[in-house]
Amino acid sequence: MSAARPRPDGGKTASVEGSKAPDKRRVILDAAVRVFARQGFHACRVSDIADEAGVAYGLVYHYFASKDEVLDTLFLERWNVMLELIREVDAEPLPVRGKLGAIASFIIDSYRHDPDLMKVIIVEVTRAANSFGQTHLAQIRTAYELIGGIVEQAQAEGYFKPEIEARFAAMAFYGAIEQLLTGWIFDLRPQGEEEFERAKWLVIETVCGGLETDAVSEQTTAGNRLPR
Amino acid sequence: MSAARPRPDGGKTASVEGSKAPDKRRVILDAAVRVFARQGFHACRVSDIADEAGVAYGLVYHYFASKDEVLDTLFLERWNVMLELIREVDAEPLPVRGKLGAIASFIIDSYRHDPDLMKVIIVEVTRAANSFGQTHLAQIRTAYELIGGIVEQAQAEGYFKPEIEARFAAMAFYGAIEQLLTGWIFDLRPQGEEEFERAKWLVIETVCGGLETDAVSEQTTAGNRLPR
DNA sequence: TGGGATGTTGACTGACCAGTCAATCTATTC
DNA sequence: GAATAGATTGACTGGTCAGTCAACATCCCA
Repeated sequence: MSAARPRPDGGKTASVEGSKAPDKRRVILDAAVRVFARQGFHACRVSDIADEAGVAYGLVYHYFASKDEVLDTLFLERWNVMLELIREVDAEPLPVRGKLGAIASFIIDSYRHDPDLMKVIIVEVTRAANSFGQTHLAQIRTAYELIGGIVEQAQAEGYFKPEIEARFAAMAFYGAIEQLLTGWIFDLRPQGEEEFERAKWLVIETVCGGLETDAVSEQTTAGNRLPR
Repeated sequence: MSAARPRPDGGKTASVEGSKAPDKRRVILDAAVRVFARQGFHACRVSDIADEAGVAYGLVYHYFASKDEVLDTLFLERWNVMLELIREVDAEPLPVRGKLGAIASFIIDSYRHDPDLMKVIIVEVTRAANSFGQTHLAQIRTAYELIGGIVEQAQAEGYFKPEIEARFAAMAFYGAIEQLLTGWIFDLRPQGEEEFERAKWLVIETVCGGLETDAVSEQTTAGNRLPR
């Protein structure tokens, strides 16, 4: 039994050690999420973060080397929890749909629990890997590889078609989810508890089962093998 | 017969009017693409654009009201060509796979012809709709709606499953493609002529046919209808 | 040929803001 | 209760850069 699968809220509201230490570092990090989500990383000033955290300007630099490092920390914290979850799910004896479903659920629940954080990660980091170090790329690549591994195994077991490259499938899967969150972030899609649950099912059904009805699928697949 | 479907290169290297006018506006725009792709929108200075274009600093402000407007223009130019293509493709009497395939091909060919421009659009605009006006959101929404319409029609004709919401399917489709380009942009996936062609087929096969083998698909679909 | 319109130049300015630092406060230890 | 280490403060600095503007160039039409 999976004793403690990483939770989508990552234990952010720490309650373990009794609210003894105010832990300013955490306060700053949480404030930064709100500020970045509201104003965007480039548009906000470090003083905005300090104000939002109710802390002196200089303290931000006591805990972090730079404005960038604050964003880096936010991203890495979350991404590592996700990587951990993917590894655990992968190790469990589940059917592919179960594994991919668990990953999709985790990401969607992460959004549900902290939309601001996910907004920041997607809008400011995931795409803008431009300005930031290659560290992020490595993390992102790892996720693709783990998911790719799951797909590969499903292919080996005969559940998934062998002709769709596993790495590519992983990308399509993750891309669909990220686009879904982007839709929520920019209010292009309705949100709400039911929507979130429905979305989990939709993602899996779309990626695994495809959009075509089974009747059509049989016809098409026949004359539609790899070109060349 | 579709006399002149919009081309992925959008006629950038204008040759119609004989190379009479140097058209500094165009020169600036093209230079901006290179600079934005290389350094990122926020990290580059307006003087970098002017230098790259071989033009005086002030001239940028003769043609554009602000640095933002340069990026806006780049995005809108390209996005409108895409919208135009989608509309034309939609009007043609093609099977769904043909329509979606044409759209995927267009986007992938756009990347092939001008990777820098697509990089800028995806990295600086598509996600960062944050900082920019709602104009972009409207454009993006339009694309979703057009693609959604194509899916809807396919559902009405019995080619696509009715239980996967058309708007959602459009999102998953576009998300998969955008993620693919992102993979190329950040060197997470191999590039090259064959890769581009293969990718077109892979996208369509994944989204339409799904990852599952037909045998599995039949089983799963039975006990996997909409929840509730 | 002359004069208005439009294109082109680049030095300059005013605002902005990341990051520094010396001073002050608090907790802990012996 | 003195000494040491770490936490916290916020005024200040140095550099950067978007956008302005006045001057100069070129084109076009009457």
